[in-house]
Amino acid sequence: MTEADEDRADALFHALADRTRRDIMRRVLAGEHSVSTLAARYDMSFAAVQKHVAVLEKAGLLTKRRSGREQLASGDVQAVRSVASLLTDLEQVWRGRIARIDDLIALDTTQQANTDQEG
Amino acid sequence: MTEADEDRADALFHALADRTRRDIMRRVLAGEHSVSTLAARYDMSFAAVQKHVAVLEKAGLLTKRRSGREQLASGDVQAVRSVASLLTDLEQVWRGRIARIDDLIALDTTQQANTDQEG
DNA sequence: ACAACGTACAACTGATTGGTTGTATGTTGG
DNA sequence: CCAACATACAACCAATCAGTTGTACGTTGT
Repeated sequence: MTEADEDRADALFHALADRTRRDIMRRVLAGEHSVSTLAARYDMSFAAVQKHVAVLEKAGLLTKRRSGREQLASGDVQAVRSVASLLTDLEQVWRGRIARIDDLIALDTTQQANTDQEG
Repeated sequence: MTEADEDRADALFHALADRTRRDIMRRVLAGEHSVSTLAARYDMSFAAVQKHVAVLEKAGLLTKRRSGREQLASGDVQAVRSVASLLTDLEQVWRGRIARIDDLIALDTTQQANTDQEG
């Protein structure tokens, strides 16, 4: 509803709108991984992967924890669920449309019943 | 899994990563709207809104139907659900992580039980 | 101590995005 | 017929994006 919520939704969907980032999410939801461990899996520079991780972190989809010289990334399943709930909100809008159509049908059959009585 | 699936996921998340487009989705999930009716609601040019509708259409989130000189847009709730299912797939990865942790704990308590027996 | 490792960050590039205006095409109502 | 309407589409612009390379800095193991 609020502006900040829309900003957050923008960030969440944008973060997930990239296959490398979705793949990173799969890995960090499965378990903690250092940025360099992640970077080793992709055919791009370390810095590029680091940027992807930063996008996911800013969106709140993962958190980082220092362990010595490594930065361990871990996926936040609650953030993933919050995106899912944005979609169920959308689906609820659709349910409202169906309910309204049902009401119209109900109203129409009532009118028909009245017409039947009159006839 | 496949390349085409990733392309589709990219398009779906990207389409939803814009507040104007999410708002358009709310309207067209609630009922059919012509492009100009939609455009009237936003503080931007008709062409801009038309582009947003095109992005949503290419992603498969809405369909258009001609009615005389108007183009009526309607939201596709199944496409919205398909995005939600991508997220539950992600959540399943996380559940696997938890299951593995549980296994480790179970293994550990078994070892402790053995140690208790030995002691 | 120091070399190798893991990370952070800045600067740059080409591609894409979200917006604009302008023009062309089809549709409708009087 | 024709004016108003609804749409489509191209060209353009500023901003953002995804990638690169280079540099700097803290950490670790020998």
